[in-house]
Amino acid sequence: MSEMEKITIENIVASTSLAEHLDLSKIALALEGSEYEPEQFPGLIYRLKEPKTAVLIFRSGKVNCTGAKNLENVKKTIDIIIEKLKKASIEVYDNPDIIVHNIVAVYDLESDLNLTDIAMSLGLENVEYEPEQFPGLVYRVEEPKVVLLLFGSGKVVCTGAKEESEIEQAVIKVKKELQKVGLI
Amino acid sequence: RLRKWQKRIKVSNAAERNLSQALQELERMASNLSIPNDVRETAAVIYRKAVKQNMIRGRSIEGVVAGSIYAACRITNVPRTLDEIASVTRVKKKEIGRTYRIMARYLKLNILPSKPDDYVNRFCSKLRLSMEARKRAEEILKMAVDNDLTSGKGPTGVAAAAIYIASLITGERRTQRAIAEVAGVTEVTIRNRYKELTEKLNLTIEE
DNA sequence: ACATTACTTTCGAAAGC
DNA sequence: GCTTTAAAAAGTAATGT
Repeated sequence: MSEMEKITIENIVASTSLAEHLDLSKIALALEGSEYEPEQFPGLIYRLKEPKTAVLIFRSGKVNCTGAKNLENVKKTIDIIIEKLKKASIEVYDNPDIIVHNIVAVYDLESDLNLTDIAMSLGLENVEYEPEQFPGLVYRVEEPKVVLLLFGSGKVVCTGAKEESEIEQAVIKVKKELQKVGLI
Repeated sequence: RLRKWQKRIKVSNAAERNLSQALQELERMASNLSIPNDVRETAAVIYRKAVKQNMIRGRSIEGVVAGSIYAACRITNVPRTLDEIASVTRVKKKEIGRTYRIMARYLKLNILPSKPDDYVNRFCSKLRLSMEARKRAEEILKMAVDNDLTSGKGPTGVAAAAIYIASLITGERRTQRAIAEVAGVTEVTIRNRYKELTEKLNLTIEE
């Protein structure tokens, strides 16, 4: 848990199921400010101000939640949606299981990085560094299976994790690999 | 049995047709970019590898050809910018970059990241700058790399700023606008890189 | 010359084209 | 593959004053 405190979770993507079927046109009227344009996208979009999240509701009853920075806010967001739908006389499940699919976090190695040297040390096969296209070096870690974006400032973005522990594992892993080749 | 033969012949014909079409496209693009023959051959080899690995599925022949040329230029250390490649195709720069990255990984091309000085000769030629200026620009870039001033920065922007400084030093001054045009970056970027290079490397424009 | 907004990259789920 | 959502990193681009 030593590095955990230095990891900042920026976004969580999760999903759940609220019913077998949902009438999105009816929900569009019940949720003020929601966007529903089936021609453009099959899901209904609804944004909450507190917590600041965005929800996608589908006619299959499946619901996605994005933007939350912790699990409590994911739960809070889903509960708020459930309450609003109930008030609009729309039947939905009460305590649906919530599945986390992706967690985006930032970590700071607190050391400037020479991305060209890192690309060669980690192996051009495992890494992608195209400064003409993007300033970050893309490192696909196989275990845990996440993707890290390394920047010249030493900041690291981790995405693809389903659990917070995976972020910590990945961060410790790169840190050790970089220390081993003396690039940190 | 006869059907099977017909099918094989058809597939073979289709494959041959696509290959010759692709190689014609490759020649057309390469000509418009004044790319030398050895680089065109490298690009053709890369394209054939992509075909063998079934990489054209879900992608356009034009996009893969563009990616092959971009990769070949990188391999021979005379990179063209994605904007330059995109200027001779209908394929968008974003798609060419995406295709190139997928090819680099899947075909294990192991291409090193492009460096600012890979662009110096080409940019300086277009600007009709002297050998002295090119030499100066390369010296500045070596200092920049040695001092870790290039991580994450666009190679063309750093090269453009170094060339701008070199042109001032040798008294062959080129405007930021002219350099920005050949390098495919904005004047703002040249100014930002110029500031960083002159400040952190303590460069003076006298001499 | 500045500032602000916007776009580049990574990830995942959803339903449908 | 694409469409839509959110979010960070840092660089570059496009607009705006």
